[in-house]
Amino acid sequence: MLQASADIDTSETLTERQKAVLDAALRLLVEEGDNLTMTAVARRASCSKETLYKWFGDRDGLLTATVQWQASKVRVVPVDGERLDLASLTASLEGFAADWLKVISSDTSIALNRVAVGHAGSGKDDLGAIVLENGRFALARRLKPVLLAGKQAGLLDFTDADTAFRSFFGLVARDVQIRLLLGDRLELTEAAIGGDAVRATQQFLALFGAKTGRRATDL
Amino acid sequence: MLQASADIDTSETLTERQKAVLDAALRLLVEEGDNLTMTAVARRASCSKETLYKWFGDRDGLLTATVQWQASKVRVVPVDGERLDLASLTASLEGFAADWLKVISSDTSIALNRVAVGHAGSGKDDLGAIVLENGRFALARRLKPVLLAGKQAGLLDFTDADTAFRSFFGLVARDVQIRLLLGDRLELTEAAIGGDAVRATQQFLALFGAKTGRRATDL
DNA sequence: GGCAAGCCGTACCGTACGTTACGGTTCGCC
DNA sequence: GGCGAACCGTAACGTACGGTACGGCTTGCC
Repeated sequence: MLQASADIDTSETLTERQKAVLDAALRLLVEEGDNLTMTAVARRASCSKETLYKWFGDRDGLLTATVQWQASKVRVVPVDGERLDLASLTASLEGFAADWLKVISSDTSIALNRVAVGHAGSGKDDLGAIVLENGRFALARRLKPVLLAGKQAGLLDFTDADTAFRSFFGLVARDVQIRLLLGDRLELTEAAIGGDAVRATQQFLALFGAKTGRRATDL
Repeated sequence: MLQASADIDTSETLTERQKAVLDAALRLLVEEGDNLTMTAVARRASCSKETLYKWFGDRDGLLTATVQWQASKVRVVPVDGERLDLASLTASLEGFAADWLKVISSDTSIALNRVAVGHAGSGKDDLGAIVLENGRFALARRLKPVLLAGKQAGLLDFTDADTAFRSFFGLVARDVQIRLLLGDRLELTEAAIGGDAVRATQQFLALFGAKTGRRATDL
């Protein structure tokens, strides 16, 4: 399984200057992909290579710090346990779907996932685990309480929350992420994302909504 | 959009020896990831580096040739336009789902997608386009006739075949591919794949089946 | 002012690897 | 047998880049 320590919060121990350096590395990563050099980072951040090595150890350390820094920036607000009716549940699901689509189609997410996927091949570090922990698994942790509350309120019907979540995930993301990672041009306008979010939510409710009586077997 | 020339068949112009070399490169790619060296390929294939460069130009040429070679190996049989009832449609969909899960969870697919994703970052070659063309888009080309036939036979109800396909794709793949690419251990036994295939098919039929009368809006 | 710490800029080193060059061997053909 | 083409094995070259060292500058402290 994944390292439990992958999502420890390191953003507190960073000085402002260090954050600025990591931001520079992040921008460079988005522009150049994984073939960014230490020299390039130093030049972009207007710092010396010696400082980079003193702060982050080596290249992999810089990369992991960059990934964790970005992860710490998207730390999310826990969803409030509001009173749940079908409308608010639908709105909540649509919000999650739109947020997720916005994330996975963003330049930084694509760049970060690219380097993490590349590094997962030669398992030196656990960039993949970090990305996964702060991406897909963080989404699950945020969404599951909503699903459980929906079930509690009699709005949803499923036996395994994880299975339900993964179906929702599939209906939302479909082939978007893999196509973007593989370099397919895929314009996701704000409107298209909104449309996809309501479509995915409607489909999910059709499959797991309790009201309709009939539903697909959820295993 | 994607290069139309990405799926030209090069498997005919290759000698047996060349195919053997590419097989060696493929095995090495699965084992070592993207950091395979020309020397390693030459040693594994028992050929000289001079030959590698004469045949494939440079390292990128060897990589693209390897990817295309693997792609040409999984060229599929077109689905036969059999008489369609619900049982045969269900079986066909389950077959597609199981096949796809088997493919994306295979070691070679993971390795190939990893290098393609990595190369998509620094857009020197179009490995990503090749993988996409022979993976996700090939699947769509094979599946769409089945969906259309299902609609024709009054078994399915949708307005846009592409949208229906992408929902099917999402229900089948869910988070499997991205998790595997990011290095998450995810045991997919034969039985689990079979179970997922029927689950995804049932969910798809629940959403797009025509018999039930009620269905989710498909856009 | 003197000084130490932290950092910038840059020059430098070592190495891995892509690419090329070359001698030796096999094989088909005359 | 003689010959050329294709190819193997390996040595050699060039370079890019990770990592280190060092001189100069600023800043805070005595």
